[in-house]
Amino acid sequence: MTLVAQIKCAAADALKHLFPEADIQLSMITVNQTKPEFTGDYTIVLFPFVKQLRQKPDVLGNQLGSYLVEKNELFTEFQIVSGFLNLTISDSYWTNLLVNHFNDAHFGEKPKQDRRVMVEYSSPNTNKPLHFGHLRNNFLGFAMGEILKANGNQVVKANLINDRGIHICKSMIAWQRFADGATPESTDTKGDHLVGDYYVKFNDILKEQTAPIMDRIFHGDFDDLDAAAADKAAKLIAAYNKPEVKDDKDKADKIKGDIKEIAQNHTEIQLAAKEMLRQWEAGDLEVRKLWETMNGWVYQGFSETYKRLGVDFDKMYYESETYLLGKEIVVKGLEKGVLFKKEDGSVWIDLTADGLDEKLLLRGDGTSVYMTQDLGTAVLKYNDFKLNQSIYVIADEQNYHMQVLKLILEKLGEPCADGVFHLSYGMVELPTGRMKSREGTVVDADDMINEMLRLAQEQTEEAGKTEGFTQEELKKLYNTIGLGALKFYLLRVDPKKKMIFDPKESIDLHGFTATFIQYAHARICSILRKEHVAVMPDNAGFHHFKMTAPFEKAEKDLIITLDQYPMMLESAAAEYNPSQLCSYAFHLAQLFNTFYDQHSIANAESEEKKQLRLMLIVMTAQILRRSMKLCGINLPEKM
RNA sequence: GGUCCGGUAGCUCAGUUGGAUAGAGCAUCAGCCUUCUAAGCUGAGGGUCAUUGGUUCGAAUCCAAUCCGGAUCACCA
Repeated sequence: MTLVAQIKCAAADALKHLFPEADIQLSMITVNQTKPEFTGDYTIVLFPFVKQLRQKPDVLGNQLGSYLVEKNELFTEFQIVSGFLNLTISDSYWTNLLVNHFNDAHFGEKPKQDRRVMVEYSSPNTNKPLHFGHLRNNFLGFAMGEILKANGNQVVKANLINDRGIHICKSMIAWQRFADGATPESTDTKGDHLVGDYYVKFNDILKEQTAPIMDRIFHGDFDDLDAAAADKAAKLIAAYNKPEVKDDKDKADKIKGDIKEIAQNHTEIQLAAKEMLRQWEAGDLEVRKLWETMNGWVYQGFSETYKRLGVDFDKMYYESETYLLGKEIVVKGLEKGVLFKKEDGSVWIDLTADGLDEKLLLRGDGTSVYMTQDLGTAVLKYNDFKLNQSIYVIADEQNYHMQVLKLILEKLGEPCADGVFHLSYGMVELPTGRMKSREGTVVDADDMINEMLRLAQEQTEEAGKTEGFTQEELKKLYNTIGLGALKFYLLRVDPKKKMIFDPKESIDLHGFTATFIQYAHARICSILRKEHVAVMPDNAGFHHFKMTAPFEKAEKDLIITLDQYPMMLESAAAEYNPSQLCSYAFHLAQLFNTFYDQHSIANAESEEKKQLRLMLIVMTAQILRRSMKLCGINLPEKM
């Protein structure tokens, strides 16, 4: 039981004893850490009881405080300040915590339970390299997996690779036409980047081919279009030429966009990509072979990047293998009457009663849409691992899609429905707006990693901290610092919030950063080295510890925060929010730095203080290390 | 237009069930290295918590309305 929970229980018992007729619920008791300007460790708010107990806050506080200090050895002192009961926790609680847990490698973690959770994250398309936005997804997914593990869950980290579809055909078409047989080897280019280059090339050509068609459409020439499109285009042009639309820039842009889409769909190269997709689905050998080759290049590139990022997966799903799933589920849904068929043969679900729209599940020609295959993979995942929960780490632009997915699964009575959970995160944007891979305005993931390593090296050299390291060690150190900074930067904010990243301003290595935490850890390790104490020492020399001198303020602040770690770890899992661990670790490092500045460990006033402080810093280092590790961030012993 | 999310210091963000004078970091200014790593520490300035009303002992937090920003509402994925 956490200390806060113990205080609540003690207070509830006390109130029950002091006011037998009263009905005090545990949930009415608010316990906070005491503000620094007051004496005490934790504070009970008295106001909620005033009315029911018909006591003035101060009188009530006196009764409650006296009772607690007298009857419960957890408390040694109390003070009342305007409606708040400030309690001082006995030193023995703190010293017990230290002696029992200062070298506990899994402090705050829960034993493994029979609860299976899948975290699906990363889930890239195979037509282009990973960008900055994917990094947020990868770090978030990895961290959540680790945090859930530390809370006792059995976690399967999964990656659903979107390896088929029109996007990869675009890269393939452009490669066929313009690459002249180029391979990653022949061009010395990372495979995912090579394929991505041809995706960009495709879009360049598409743009070139779209312009004249659009031009002709605006001149009333619809010869490029098929009959249906020509009809639609004519209507759009008519609407566009209305005076009230011409004056409204938003409306005009919208129509222009629709016309552009029509034009794009009738370019030669777009039609070629569509034809290639048809050939792929028909199993055309040559197309399949090229597809396999180019995907192979991309996987090679991805696996390098994943390795550098330090993320991993227990299970890979490939869309080419799962995109046909889901049809059976739809057929069953039709039989059950949950779904309905329209005249053209397309299958829909009516969600209007739930405040949503009708949603298409099978096209008129019987082919699947995105939702169909997601239904299928949801069931597949559930059957593969008997999941209690299935987490999808997906950007918030898909909130609606995920809401609909869960709802449809529920309506179909699929047992996996309950466990579906969308871990929705905000997109990473540039100061100029969203990143668009088609327009090449993305911040590339590999470039970003390189930039961070460069920054780590530059700042380490500037600070003159390279002495005593081999080249090999330095390389590792820059990696630890650079990647740590990158991960922390992306994990330190609430996942739900979108974030703006300005590439011109490089990521800082000071202040609220991983570097700050790494530095505190390195300082601790340095002290331990000089004192010949292991980073994780055994109990010998500490288990007879007896404290006679009172805590210094900085010591107390540190130990109170160490004691809160289990609560933080649980909360990070419950809220699906690794940023809580980042804030916590930073705060802990801050408290350590203050403590370090004020008190000497090696030359402590007494042997007793030295022992106390060694336990304090060992435990601090351990929790810093562990909490950051769960976020995928390593802490060096020297920097 | 419907639905959902967001608006806190110049900037980036904390602030979980309502609790004390709203906190960090960056940036600015002023101090601190002969002593365990100054990538650090101490201090100062900086706020109409978008606006208005409501609920109550008490509201950044809950409710309502309004304003602003974003996402989404495809026989795309």
